[in-house]
Formats: sequence, C-alpha cells, structure tokens
Amino acid sequence: MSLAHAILGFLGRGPMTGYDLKTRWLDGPASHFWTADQAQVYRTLDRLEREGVVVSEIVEQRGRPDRIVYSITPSGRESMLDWLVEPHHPPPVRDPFLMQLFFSSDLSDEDVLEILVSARSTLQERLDALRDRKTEEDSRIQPSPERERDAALSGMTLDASIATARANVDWLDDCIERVQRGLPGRPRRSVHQHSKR
Amino acid sequence: MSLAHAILGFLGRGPMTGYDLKTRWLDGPASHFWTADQAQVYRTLDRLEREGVVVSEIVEQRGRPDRIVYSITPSGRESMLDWLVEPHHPPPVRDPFLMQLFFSSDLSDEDVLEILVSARSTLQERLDALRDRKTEEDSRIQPSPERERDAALSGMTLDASIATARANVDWLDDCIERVQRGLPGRPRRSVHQHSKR
DNA sequence: ATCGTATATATGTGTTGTCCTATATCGCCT
DNA sequence: AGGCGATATAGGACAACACATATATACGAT
Repeated sequence: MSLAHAILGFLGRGPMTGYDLKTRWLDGPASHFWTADQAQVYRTLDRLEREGVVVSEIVEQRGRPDRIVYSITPSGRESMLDWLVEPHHPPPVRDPFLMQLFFSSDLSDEDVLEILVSARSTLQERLDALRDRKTEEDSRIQPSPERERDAALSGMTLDASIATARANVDWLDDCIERVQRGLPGRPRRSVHQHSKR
Repeated sequence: MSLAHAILGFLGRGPMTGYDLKTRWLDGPASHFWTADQAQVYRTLDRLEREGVVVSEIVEQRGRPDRIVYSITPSGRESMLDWLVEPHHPPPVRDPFLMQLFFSSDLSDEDVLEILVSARSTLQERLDALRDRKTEEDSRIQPSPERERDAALSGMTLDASIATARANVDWLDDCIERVQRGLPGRPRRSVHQHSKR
C-alpha cells in the first residue's frame, strides 16, 4: 500500500495528526498523485503504529477530541528510504471514461459528441486547477535549501499531471473534430428509441 | 464496478465464455483501459447472471472443463445503454511513481536520476507496444460498417493512451535534463549512508 | 519421458478502498 | 435561535481487487 508511504513521507517532515495529514496534505499538495478516505488514513496510522514505524502522543484539548500527534520513528525512516529506492511504476490502467468511449458504437454521433464535450470540460477545469496550483507554488519562496529541494520535486510532479491533462484535452479536441465530421457506420441500436423517459 | 460493463459490452458483440473474455479481450484490445483478474471475471459473470443481465449455457467438452457460454439478455442491453449515456470521468488519481518522486528529497541527485531513467524506459516500452497495436488495428480491414464504427472508437481510445504515454515520456525527458543540471538543496539523509548492504 | 503451455472454471483469503454514521464543541453567519 | 462548517477521531459494512491454489487434459517441445 502506497498510502502508508505517503504518510511516512509527510511525517518525515514533522509530527502531525491524522486530521492534518488528510486536510493539509492529502487533500492539497498530494491530491494530484494520491487520494485517500479519512477513515483509511486513521486506520493506516493505527497499523503503522502497531508496526512500530510511527509513534503517537496524545495532546489533550478542551472542547474538541484529543489530538493524536504521530511522529516517524528511526525504523520508519529506514522503511521509507527502502521504499524510495525501489522502482515504482504507474498502477494498472482502469479508466471508465475510455471504456465508455470504446463501447459507444451503439450511440449516435450526437450522443458520442456530448460525452466527449462533457469530458473535455471536466478535464479543462482540472487542468486549470493544476496550473493555478503550479503558479502558486512557484511564487512561494522557500525558507530553506531542503524546502527548495522539496518544492522542486513537488513542482516536477505537478508538471507531470499538467502535461497528462493537457495531452488529454488535446486528444479530446481531435476526437470532437472527428466525430463532428462523422463516424463510420451507424449505431446498431439508438438510445433515443430506448430511453424515452 | 466498471468491469461488469466491460463484460456486458463484449457480450453485446456475441456470446462468450469467461475464458474468452479474459484472454481474447481483457488481456488484449481492452488492456489499455481496463485490467482484471481471472477470478474476478468469473465472479462478476456469476453476479451478472444472478442479476439477470446475462444467461449461461453449458457446452460439454471432452478432455476439458465444460465451457460456460454467456449471452447478454435484453435487460442487459438496456443496462449497458443506460451506463453508456451516463457521464463517466477518469478515476481518482493514485500514482506510486509520482509519489516516489514527490518524496525523493532525501535521495541524491544521482538516485533521483536513476529512478527517472528507469521509469522512462518502462514507459517507452509501453508506448511502443501501444503504437504497434495501433498500426496493427489500423491495417486490419473491417468486414462490416458496425465493425468499422467499433474500430474507429477503439482507435480513438488507443490514441488517448498513446498521447498520455508520449506526454509522460516527454515530461520525463525534461525531468532528466533538469536533474542532470542539478536539483537545488541537498538530501537530508543519503541512502548510501543508509543501505550499505 | 517429462516439462511447459493452452484450455476452462472455481474457491479461499487477505488487502485496499468507499460510504455512512457517531460523537462533541466552538465560532460564525443569518 | 438555529444551522452550518471546522476541528478531531472512530467503527461497521461492504465492494473491488489481488494472489494463491486446485482440478483435469491435450499437445507440442526438449
């Protein structure tokens, strides 16, 4: 599980609660390469503590649940470094959108077009958000050489997501053009005969 | 689960066994947008039959296990058409490789470079394979207008994967160049001090 | 002669991830 | 006054997925 290593990675930069991990990091600077459910974060922290790679300290609070501040242990740092030098490749492909397009021969050209246009607009939003984050991160001045290094690497990963998103928007534009010129053949069954609701 | 709809989609083109679904389609023409375990295919077929969207017919064989040939039912076609017109967006991002790069500030420039070069070579192979499939599919003549339509859409999805892969190779080239010029800061902890095995 | 591969389905088990709900209080907005 | 969002953790239930193993035989290669 890579979530465990994301957690170790962030705890390597300083002690934190599960809440912080989720809201300040996973939902923010890490959101373009990993997503995780809140429940899963807490459960993973539990597991990591049982494994001895993190330790927790309870900080009492008034009015709120006690904070459980986790820190990485030396064994945790070791495990993270081991993970860092192993080769990690992108995960198995599983893309419902491409699947939809693949099986769209039963739809009319108009329906296919609609799907493509809608996907384009979603992707464009995502791309804009990524670009905003990139300019924002680029303009932020880092207080230390270590942070500069972190920022450079973080920027590189953002560039990857931006490049991918842009390539996909371009591809969608090509598809839209092609469908507008008309796809070969005709749909076997039209949706409009089917779903007259 | 989209696997269910992949299965319905392929069964829509003709009756088939679980074995065929896995070996002739999922491991082949569908592999760039979906991957599935053999066990999962059979279990999903079971479920789909209980749901009444597919029916099975047992074909006895000598020397081999009986074939269980599945066909899509009218209700299955309906369910597939419903799914086809719904908007489907790419799944949540989960990329161990980007994560690795993000947390690589504890590695030396040389180690980061090694990771990038290795990723590049894997991706390049993947890209070559996709391109081969594309030329192969393009050169195949389709027997009917429906097949032509299928082929056009299939080609479009292949183009998406190719565009993504190419964008990523280009991005990796940029990264490699940048790291060769040197990343800012220095690693906090070197791996070489750590793993002298 | 045996080893591997293709054909064909099935189960057991564990892991990872999702969704929903519960709890408790503070502060802000309407 | 009352509702909503932020702070903070936690458990139950389930779906999806991965990995290993079992069974049985034909056929070609070494």
